[in-house]
Amino acid sequence: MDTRQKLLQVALNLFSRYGYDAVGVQTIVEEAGVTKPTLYHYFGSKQGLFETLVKEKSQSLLEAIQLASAYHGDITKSIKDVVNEYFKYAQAQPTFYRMILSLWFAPPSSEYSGVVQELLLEQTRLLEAMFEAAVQNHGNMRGRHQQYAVSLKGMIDTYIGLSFQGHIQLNDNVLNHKIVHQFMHGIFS
Amino acid sequence: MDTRQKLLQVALNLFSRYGYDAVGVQTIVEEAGVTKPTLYHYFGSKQGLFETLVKEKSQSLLEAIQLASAYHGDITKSIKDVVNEYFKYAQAQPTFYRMILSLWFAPPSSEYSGVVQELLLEQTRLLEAMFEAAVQNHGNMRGRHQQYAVSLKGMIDTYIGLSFQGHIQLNDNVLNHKIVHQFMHGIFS
DNA sequence: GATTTAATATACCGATTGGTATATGATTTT
DNA sequence: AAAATCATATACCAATCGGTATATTAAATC
Repeated sequence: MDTRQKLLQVALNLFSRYGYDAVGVQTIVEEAGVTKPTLYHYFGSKQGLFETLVKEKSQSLLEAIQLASAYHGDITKSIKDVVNEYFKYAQAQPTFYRMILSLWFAPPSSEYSGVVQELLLEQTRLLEAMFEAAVQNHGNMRGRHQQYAVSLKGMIDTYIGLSFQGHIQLNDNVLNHKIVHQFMHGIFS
Repeated sequence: MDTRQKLLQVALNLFSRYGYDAVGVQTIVEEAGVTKPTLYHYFGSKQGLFETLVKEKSQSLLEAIQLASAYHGDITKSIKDVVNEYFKYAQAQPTFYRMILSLWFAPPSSEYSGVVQELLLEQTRLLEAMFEAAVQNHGNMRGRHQQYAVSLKGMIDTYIGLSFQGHIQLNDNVLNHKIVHQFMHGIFS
C-alpha cells in the first residue's frame, strides 16, 4: 500500500477507536511509519486528512444509494433496496460507519462537523428525490419529502446502531421487510 | 449561584457547544470566573466534572421515565406516556440532551463513554421492565423485551434528533400519537 | 477563642497539541 | 544531463493540555 492510503487507513482506525479529537497527528504518523511533514504534504492539515477520508470512503455508499433510490413505480421496492444497501454498506465498512454515526450529532462548531453534515445532506437529497418522484402515484405524500427522507434515514441508522451494539443482526431479510413495512405504515396511516 | 453549580452550568454549555475533548479545563474555569484548583477541589478531575454533570442532570429524566413506564394494563398508554416524558425533557433540557445524543456512539475507549453508556443502560432497563410487565397480556412479546426497549429508545432519539435539526416539532400531539401507533404496529405485525 | 476544615488563588509541572522551516534524496519533465 | 517537482526526514515552534504543590483566606467545629 502506498503511503497516502496507509495514512488514511491508519487514521480511520484510530479516529473510529478513540475519536477525532483524542487522536493526535503524531500518533497517526507513528502508526503509519512516517513523519509529520509527510502527512502535511498529502493532506495539508489534520482536518484535511479527515475530509479526504470521509469523501473517499463515502463515495461508494452514495453511488449505491443513488442506484437503489431510483423510482420505477414501486416506492416500497425502492425503499427496500435502499435499506438493503445501507445495511450492506454498514456491514462492509463498520469502522467507517461507526465513526460517522458517532459524529451525527457532533457540535456544529467542531472542525469535523462540516464534512459529516455535508455527507448527511447528500444522502438526504437522494432520499428526498426518491419520495418526490413517487408523489405522482401517491398524492398524499406531497410536500413531505424531506420529513420522509430524514425519518427513514433515522430509522436506518437506529437499526445499524443497534447492530453495532450487538442487539440485532442486519443479515436478516425478515428484519429488512419489517422495517420497510413499519415505515410504510407510518406514512399511509 | 454557588461556585459548584456555576462550574457545572458552564461546563454543560461548553461541552454541548464544542464537544468534551475540544473544551479545556482552563476555558471552563475562566468562563466560570474561578481558577483551576477550585474545579479540582469540587470534582477531582475533568472526567469527574463530566460524570457529576451527567448524573445530576439525568436524574429527573430517569425519575420521570420510571413513573411513566409503570404498566397498568395498557401498554399503549405506557408507551405514549414514556414518549411524552422524553419529548418534554428534550425540550426542557435541549443542551444536555444534545450533548448526550452526540456521545451515544462515542468510542468506548473515550473517558466519557462509561458514564453515558451507564445512563443509557438505566433507561433501557426501565423500558425493558415495562415490556416485561406487559407480557402477561401480550404473550407474543415474550422474550423480546430488550429488543423492544432499544428500538423504542432509538425511535424516540431519532425524532428528538430531528427536532434539534429543525425538521420537526416535538410540541405535536399528533406526532406523538403517530409514533406510538407506528411502533405498536411494528410489534404486532 | 483556638483549631480544624473548606474554599480559593499564585505559580508552576512535564507532556502533548497542531503545525512548520529547512534540508535531502528520489523521481519526473524538459 | 539539467531542472524542476515530489516525497520524505530532522529538528524545532509557541500554545495548550490536564493536573498539582504550596499558600492563604473564610467558615465551621470544638
